[in-house]
Amino acid sequence: MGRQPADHSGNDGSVCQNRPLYGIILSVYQIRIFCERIIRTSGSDPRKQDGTVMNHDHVRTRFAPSPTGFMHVGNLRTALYEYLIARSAGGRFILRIEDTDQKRQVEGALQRIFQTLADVGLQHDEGPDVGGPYAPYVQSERLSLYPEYAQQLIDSGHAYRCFCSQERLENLRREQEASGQVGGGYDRRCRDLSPADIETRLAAGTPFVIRQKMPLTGQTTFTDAVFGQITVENSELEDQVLLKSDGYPTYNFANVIDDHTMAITHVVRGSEYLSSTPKYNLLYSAFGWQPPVYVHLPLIVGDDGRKLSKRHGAVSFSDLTAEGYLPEAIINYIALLGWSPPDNRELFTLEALCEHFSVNRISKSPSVFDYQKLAWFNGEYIRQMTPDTFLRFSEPWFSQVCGPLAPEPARLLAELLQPRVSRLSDIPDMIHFLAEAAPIDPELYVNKKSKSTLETTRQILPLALARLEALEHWTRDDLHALLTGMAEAMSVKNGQIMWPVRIAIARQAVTPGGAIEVLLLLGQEESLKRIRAVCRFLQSLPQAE
RNA sequence: GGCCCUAUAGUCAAGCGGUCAAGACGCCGCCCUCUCAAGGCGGAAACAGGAGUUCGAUUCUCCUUAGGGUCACCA
Repeated sequence: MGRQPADHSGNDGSVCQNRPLYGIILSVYQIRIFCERIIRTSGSDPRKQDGTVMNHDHVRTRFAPSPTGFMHVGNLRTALYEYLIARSAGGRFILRIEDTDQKRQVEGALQRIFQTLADVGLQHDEGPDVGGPYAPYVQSERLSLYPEYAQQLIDSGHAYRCFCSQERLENLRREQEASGQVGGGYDRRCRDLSPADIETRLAAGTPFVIRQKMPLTGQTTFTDAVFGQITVENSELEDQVLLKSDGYPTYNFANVIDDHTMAITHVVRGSEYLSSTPKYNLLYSAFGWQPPVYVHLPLIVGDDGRKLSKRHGAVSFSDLTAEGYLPEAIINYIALLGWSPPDNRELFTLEALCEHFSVNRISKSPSVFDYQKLAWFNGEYIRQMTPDTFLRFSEPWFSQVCGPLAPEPARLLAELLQPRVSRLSDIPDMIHFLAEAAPIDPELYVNKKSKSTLETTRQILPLALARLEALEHWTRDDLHALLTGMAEAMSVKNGQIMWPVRIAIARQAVTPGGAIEVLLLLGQEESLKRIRAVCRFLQSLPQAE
């Protein structure tokens, strides 16, 4: 038990000398890798009866995004589950940046990743910004590692140099397509080159990649923590590229090396990796390493059943927050996309998730991202806020319509909005009428439930106007007394008074708050102005019989 | 197309041989009510199809069908 420091690299900084190609990209790293000895239960099923993951003391998961400047909710959910698996087992959550594709670098992407994780509260224990015992945590800074391991594989007969040009590969693919077969894969021409052949090409400086030598027969089986046992024929496996001609590792290779050297115990990722996992396992066994526990997650799809992408709407964390969704709501919602608790609970803080999460309740079937349900969660979180908190969150949204408000009206507005808002971004539309009076629409004064008609309005509104003009204190209580007093005096329902007044000042059927609230928000001057305009308008109308 | 995976209401989902097949979102209705919300109550709505195993299949097995994923010097 416990940690056993072990020098895994054997790297004395001289690796590059015999291989000029790598010399360019290598700086001298003295890497000492401490590897935890991972003790596993003997059974092939990594799940325990109670659904907890094993190795409570040593669980290490990693989130390994590539810096594309875009945090897809699918990735975010993966990060979340990785975090939860680690935390619920008292383990560690690591952030690693996978930037081996030089063509896809995006400026500021790293910051975006840090910020997003911070916003949602997924705090990592090790990573490029916080360091850790397995540094560096950025693949482009670990470049010296990969050729070393690739060479090891060549030496042991599990990999080979492939000198085929990209052109030849393209032609090959085109021919395969022409003959009707899709995805025929590399034809393994360089798999059995003679040593002399290889020497000649190396001497000539022919660029090469290093490919994994897949077994031609037999089958490979692995057990996934959610999908169970999966077996594929080795003949289906392509001799995939491990090291590109520029000396960079492919994702597939770097992943295995990094996960192992960083002592990652649980590899959590989307199910799109399911079919390439056997290749990973073959790599592990080629090195003689213990493969990690695999936890493949069902896909998050759009309402058309395909992988969620931009054409489905807002799919990145920043898109979602820009639309007024709260980080807590997003986390809560995506936690439930593909996982469910044993009871019917739906509202979970991150902390609660840590407590209740278990990998054996992760489902296998893909789930549709439902914006309506997200909005419901968002509304729940909004309603849970204290009035002050909600005021702070909503103020920027309503002041963009109303301008800066005095404390009292701002508090009132927030109070009215809080139970009615599901996304903060809905606020401007809801209160636009406060800033600008819409044209008068006589039809709006007709409402059956309030027993309001054009005729009653024509009678009542001028009366109400007169009284409101005379009102000394424009307060909730006085307005209420005035309006309900009128109804009582006239022996009509409150609605028959309230309706025309509210419509006259709001000019729309639906408003947050009733007549009194809208009167308060608008203030005496503006309210009277709008009512007068309506009275004038009604008088200009031809009298009904 | 090969390989892999998946299949309970529109959506998320519980179920792990015997249930009137939960719950939530959404939808509809009622209550509350000065509109709309919020809140309360109620309603409609599902085991893809076919064989087999079994006294008994939503549940186990097989086939079919339908969806999805994957087949790069991308991650």
